[in-house]
Amino acid sequence: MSNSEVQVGYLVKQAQSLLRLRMESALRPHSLTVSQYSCLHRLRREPGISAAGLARATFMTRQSMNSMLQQLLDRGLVERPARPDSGRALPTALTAAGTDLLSAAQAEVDRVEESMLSGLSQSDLIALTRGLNACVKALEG
Amino acid sequence: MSNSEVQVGYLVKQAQSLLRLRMESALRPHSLTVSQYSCLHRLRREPGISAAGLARATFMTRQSMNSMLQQLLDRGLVERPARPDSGRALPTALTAAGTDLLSAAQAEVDRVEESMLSGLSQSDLIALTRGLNACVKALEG
DNA sequence: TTGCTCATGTAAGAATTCTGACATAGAATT
DNA sequence: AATTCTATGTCAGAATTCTTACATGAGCAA
Repeated sequence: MSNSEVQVGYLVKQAQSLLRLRMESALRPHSLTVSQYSCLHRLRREPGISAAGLARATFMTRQSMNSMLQQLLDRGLVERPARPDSGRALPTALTAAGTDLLSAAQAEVDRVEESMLSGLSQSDLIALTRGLNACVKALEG
Repeated sequence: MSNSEVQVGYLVKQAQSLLRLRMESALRPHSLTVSQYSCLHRLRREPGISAAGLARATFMTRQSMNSMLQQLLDRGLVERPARPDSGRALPTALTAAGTDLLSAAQAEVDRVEESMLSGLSQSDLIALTRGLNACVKALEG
């Protein structure tokens, strides 16, 4: 209760920064950055997504995403066709190695998120989720 | 209500990203980045703070903060003594120009935060703040 | 005093991400 | 059919931030 004047925007930034720090620690043994993990995570959820779509889902530019995808390609964690079957979008997907690495990494990341929420009751968690969703919706509009 | 499986960590990141985007738009006319704004904001709250302390408060490294402070010094928005009076820390403070610019910028940033919270009731806001504080506390521990 | 630890400032370089720009493919419009 | 619009991929370069490393000043303990 150091100071109740703290603004919500600052709290969001603080929580996100700390969460990122903990995730980095958890992911370092797997040689993954948070951005790379987010990318792999999204790829499992939405196989065949384009780099531009991936960028939107992970809050980066498509230029940054493409340079990151190149690294993941080099490591054999993801795969893309050489040429698009239609349009310009190159559908990207996880390889078997990527799927395995993601599973191992997610186990640890999930523990980080669990610990973050450890002080919250069921109803607290619902209220937090509702509040954040309302913020997102308002900022999008 | 697209998907209730979304994790809280992702929501935090999404909210923070969108908030940053809106803040960037609001600050661009003032030629300030979000990081610079955060720095000025903290300086008003804690005049005489060191660059390292400023870095901690704004979630950056002290190296990044020092290079940012150099820009703000060049623009005459902040001031630091040439030599420390004691120890190594150089106490930093806002100039009159920095105070004025901050006031003008904050008016617009406050509107962004207001709009973010526009869909929340009083009790929703309290619950959101409580939830975020609990997350921060758990991640710090 | 001496040595140890910690915090701060700083320098050099790498890595990441972004901005601006351009080409291309499909969709939409006229 | 021709044009315009939108989305995607890509290139080049800049800007930001981080990593690693080192020097210095203060506090503390032996």
